[in-house]
Amino acid sequence: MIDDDDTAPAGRQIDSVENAFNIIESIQELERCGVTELADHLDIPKSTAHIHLQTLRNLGYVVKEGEKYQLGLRFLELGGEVRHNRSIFQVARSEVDDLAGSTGEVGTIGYEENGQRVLVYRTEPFEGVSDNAPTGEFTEMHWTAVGKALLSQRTDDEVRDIIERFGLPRATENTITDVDELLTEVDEIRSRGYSVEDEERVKGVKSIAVPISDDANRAGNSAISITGPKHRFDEERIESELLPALRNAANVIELQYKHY
Amino acid sequence: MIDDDDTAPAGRQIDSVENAFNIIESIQELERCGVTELADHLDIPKSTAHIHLQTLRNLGYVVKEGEKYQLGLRFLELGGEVRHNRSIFQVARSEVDDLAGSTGEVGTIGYEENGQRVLVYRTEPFEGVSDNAPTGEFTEMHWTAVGKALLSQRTDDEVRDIIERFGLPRATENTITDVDELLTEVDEIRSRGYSVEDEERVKGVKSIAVPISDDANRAGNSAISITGPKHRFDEERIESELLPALRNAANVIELQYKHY
DNA sequence: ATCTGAGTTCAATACTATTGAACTGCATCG
DNA sequence: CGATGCAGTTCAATAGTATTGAACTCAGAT
Repeated sequence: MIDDDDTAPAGRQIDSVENAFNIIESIQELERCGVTELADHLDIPKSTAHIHLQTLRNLGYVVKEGEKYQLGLRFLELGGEVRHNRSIFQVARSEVDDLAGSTGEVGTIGYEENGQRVLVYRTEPFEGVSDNAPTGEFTEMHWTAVGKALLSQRTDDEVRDIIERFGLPRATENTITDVDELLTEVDEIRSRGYSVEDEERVKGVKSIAVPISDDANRAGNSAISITGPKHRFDEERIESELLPALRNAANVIELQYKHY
Repeated sequence: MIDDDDTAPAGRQIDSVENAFNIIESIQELERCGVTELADHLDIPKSTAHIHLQTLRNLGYVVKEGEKYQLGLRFLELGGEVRHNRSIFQVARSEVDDLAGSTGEVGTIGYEENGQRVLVYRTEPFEGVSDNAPTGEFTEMHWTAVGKALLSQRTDDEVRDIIERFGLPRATENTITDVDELLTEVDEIRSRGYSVEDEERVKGVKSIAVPISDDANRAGNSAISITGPKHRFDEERIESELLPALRNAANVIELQYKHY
């Protein structure tokens, strides 16, 4: 029997808590909003919106700036702590920093959560590269190097499940939108040990990733990557510089898990 | 009439949502936990803990890794978005990056929320400086340069209110723990336009901050700072280099608000 | 002065969050 | 190998409360 606990249980649940999080997400969407605006957005009575806002404000998770409500920075605090407690972040961070420093490209740590890729950490070798993919971002697996590396750690059935849930939306002409094509590629990644994303999500951007394997599964399902402008990522450089550096970093990380 | 809306309203509120956030905070404290562990920690029935965990898991804010529950990275995502939506972050980030680059010290952006100082952004000129104060951290005002700069934007009565709420805990022998002494210092900061923290929270660390003033109050109450080892922060350097650089950055930021 | 729109308060009701107890499954121990 | 204990899960009953529409306040616009 597979102990795959990843499918949500969906049993009985507490509606008011769900409502509260719907409200939180709506405030975030609207950035800043008033009571009526929020109520209209969610199609709920004003009084309901109001009492929820009061509750969240008492708890410090929502703040009122002038006439508008917005989410409080407590979420920033919580997010930082959540990341801090993930062992993969603790272990891999300095390696990825080094990686970025030595290659001069952006280094990232990615993680699988609920069938999507989460960008746990991102480090830039020099300043000025803008908010390309923000830390904490969730996205589909199929169009990022990290995502495909994560899929390669799963069985074909699990990959199919994930595709079923999120589909294969297209972003560029290179995006893989066919299930079988993706499964074939994932299989290749399994045998060669690394994944490449070539303008599959953003034009002009290329990326290479390797999964972090960890027998005890304390790292969860995670991967590290290097990302940069396509023109700097030719085959020659990938083979001779980027891939060895990535593999070395992955090795160091895996060793730390083994000897912990 | 003062439109100071900062005091929490504390009217009627939704208990199950409060319970949910107590559970969230407990999971964070425990890092990872089981149902019984959580129930014991909060002194609630197992069944209550269980249904809340299911709810939060369905919503994607809690994940189950192996046998243990932990907070999901959705909080990381949310935290990043919350910060991204704060105008002070948008406007001040690059200035603080430059500041850190040119002075070679750590630059930060701080914000007042619910009477405490929040570290919204932190940038390091070189690598390797460890997790001194993590992004998103909330702390009392009186023992940080940013906090004191923020207090200087408030009236004495408001400062008293804040002290009343959080007290003046001591961290080092330099920490200001006397109300009147703090009020005097805050007054000095008002007239000279910058604050200094000299080993008042952490031994060996010194810091200077200037408030960001913004007539339309679109920046909220915020401040920027430079922090570093005390031995590099002598009077001479502060006067001739650090303070001018800080003031310049603050000016640029304020101008952007004016001309927006 | 009136009207409009937003925020807030309130009382009634239907609903549901909470709870203890019972059940399951697993691992450990005798 | 059976018994025991422990963690997680399910369930039905009840007390309690989340939700709701309507009423009220207030500020600004007409």
